[in-house]
Amino acid sequence: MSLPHAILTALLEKPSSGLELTRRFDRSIGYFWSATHQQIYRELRKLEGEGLIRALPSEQPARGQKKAYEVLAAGREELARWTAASQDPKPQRDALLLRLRAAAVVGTEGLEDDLRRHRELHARQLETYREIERRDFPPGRGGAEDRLRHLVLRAGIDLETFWTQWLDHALAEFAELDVRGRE
Amino acid sequence: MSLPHAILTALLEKPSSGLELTRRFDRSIGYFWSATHQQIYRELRKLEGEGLIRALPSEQPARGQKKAYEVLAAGREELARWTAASQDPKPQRDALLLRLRAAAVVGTEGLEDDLRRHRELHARQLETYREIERRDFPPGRGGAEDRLRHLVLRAGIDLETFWTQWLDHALAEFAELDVRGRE
DNA sequence: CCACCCATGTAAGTGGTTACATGATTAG
DNA sequence: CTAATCATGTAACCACTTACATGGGTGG
Repeated sequence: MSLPHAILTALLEKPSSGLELTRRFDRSIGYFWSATHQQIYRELRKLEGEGLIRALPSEQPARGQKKAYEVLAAGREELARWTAASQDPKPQRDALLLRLRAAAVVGTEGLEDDLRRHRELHARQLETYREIERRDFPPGRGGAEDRLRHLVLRAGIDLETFWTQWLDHALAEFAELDVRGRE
Repeated sequence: MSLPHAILTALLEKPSSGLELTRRFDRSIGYFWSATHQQIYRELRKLEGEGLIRALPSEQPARGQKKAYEVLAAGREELARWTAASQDPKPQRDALLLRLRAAAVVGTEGLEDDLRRHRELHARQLETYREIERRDFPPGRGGAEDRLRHLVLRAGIDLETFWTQWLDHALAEFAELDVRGRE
């Protein structure tokens, strides 16, 4: 039950239409809560029905016409309530770790290439995050909002750093297993 | 599409009944691919229907009677195929990071307690992983299977280490924001 | 006027969660 | 005999994914 709250956050940062939201999810919020345009449109209608957001009155609401939304007071309250509410962490699900465990039983044949590919994907994401950090969070520190957003970005940077390092470690292990295997 | 493969892996490690699998998911495989007993029973029947596993012939198949399964050759092949197949990483979804970003807009009121709670949960999980490491992977290194399984465990240890450290960092930041706020 | 992109939407299917049901076995 | 627990199962629901549809505007 987090997508509506992701959308409320994005709309509070800046009122937007569905497609604008979709793009911002691709670049920013989506780094830790991804969503497709189908999900976003559905949820926007639901939030409007619940009275948490409203369409900006400006224009004609025809199909194919841009429709921007803003958050109402009830929406801001709901977001504050959700943010403060105690929530248990979701159980983990990571397919790559599962595949490695499977490989311990059925063999590592073919896995190494994909590990290498994942390493590159994580390295690229890490570089993206670092660019955002250079651009948006220069050394002289800003206000409370900036510091919180920087904290979130640091989590992304540290997570991608972890994955690239761990995958390097895994690939080194694979190389050694190969050598032993050929002996 | 990973739950069937998680089950195949677990059954190859040791043929088991549904409930035994459920318990093992709670302790081990579930650390990176969680599943409830309902999911597991449903999937076991599906895998049996597809001819990837079979019920061990021993006993009467009545309701309330234990029924153990083992993996057939076709199941092992399917697992090997899946393990080697290239797969894209799933888009991230982390509610805690989302809440922090929301807090940058609606305020941090009430969040700190839950951050502290999460920190303790991650610290506890880290301790659990470390105990497993001491018990199952003593310094003198074992064969290829053990090294792969150890690699997976290391990912768990490093991830929980990251989270505890990041949450410490976040809590320190909160403490500082509080001081500034009161000035 | 045609191809392409913008913007919003529908529909079907999958995987996971939550709540509940039921028979068998065991401890007190 | 009863309550608790073991073991398996059903059903409803919800979030997300994937594939497709449709109207409006714009450039060649």
